Amino acid sequence: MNNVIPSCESVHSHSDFVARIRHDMPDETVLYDLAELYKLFADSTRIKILYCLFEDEMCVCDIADVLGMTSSAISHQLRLLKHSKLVTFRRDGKTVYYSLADEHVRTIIGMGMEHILE
Amino acid sequence: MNNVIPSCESVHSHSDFVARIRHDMPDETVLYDLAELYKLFADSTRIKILYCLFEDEMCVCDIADVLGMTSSAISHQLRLLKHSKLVTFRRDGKTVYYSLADEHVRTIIGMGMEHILE
DNA sequence: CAAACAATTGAACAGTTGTTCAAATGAGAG
DNA sequence: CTCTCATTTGAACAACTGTTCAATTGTTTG
Repeated sequence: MNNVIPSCESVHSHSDFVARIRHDMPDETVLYDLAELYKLFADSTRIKILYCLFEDEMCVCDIADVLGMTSSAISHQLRLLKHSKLVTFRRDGKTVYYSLADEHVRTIIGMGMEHILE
Repeated sequence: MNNVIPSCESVHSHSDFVARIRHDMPDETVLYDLAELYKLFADSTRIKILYCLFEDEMCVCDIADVLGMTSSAISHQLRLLKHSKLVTFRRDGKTVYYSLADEHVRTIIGMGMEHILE
């Protein structure tokens, strides 16, 4: 399980340090989930959709209209956001209104925005 | 530029609302950069690398050793993190030590971690 | 100089992702 | 029921991404 790579460890004798870092690392599953979360923010279409929902709930075709894209493309992305509980929806007749699931999304995007504008 | 899609707008007359949302949307370039930033956190290998650097500066082969991957794979990822100013490095003889460029990275990952563990 | 080693680089490959297109579903109106 | 329209879905496709492999660069040591 260790020593997959014949590294500088043998020369530098960093093995204790390496073992400690490896021990302190969060579980593989947690790190995977964390990456999955960031993936959702790693596409500008999805960020635009979330920005729309910052202001108010919106139906799919209005979002599509704002972004200049097809309802199909938006619906596919909303499906991902819905699946990971970042947005919720309510149906009113033929139209489906989407909104932010909680305020956490706003904070995370605000955080990133703050970083790139510094 | 508008009306790419014959949407529900014509029926619902949401055009004013749509126009306002579109106006309030940040610039395309900003949203693109924001997505690019999140892309860096959207891979568990890169997150693991950053976690290593949370504790201390580390050389490439020790990071590779901790993650059980090749130095080449790690170096490719460090190149991306370096390019976007998330990590810096110093050379000491043959080995190159990488470290976090600033504390912002820690905050962003902490934020995401907080979200998935709630 | 040559040998050894840490790190980097480029090409190639498989795996993933976002959009499009066509078809299907769900709901109101005639 | 049929028609219309908002939305969803699945398949297909191109574009992108992460790892591997081989070759190269940079540095120290003999």
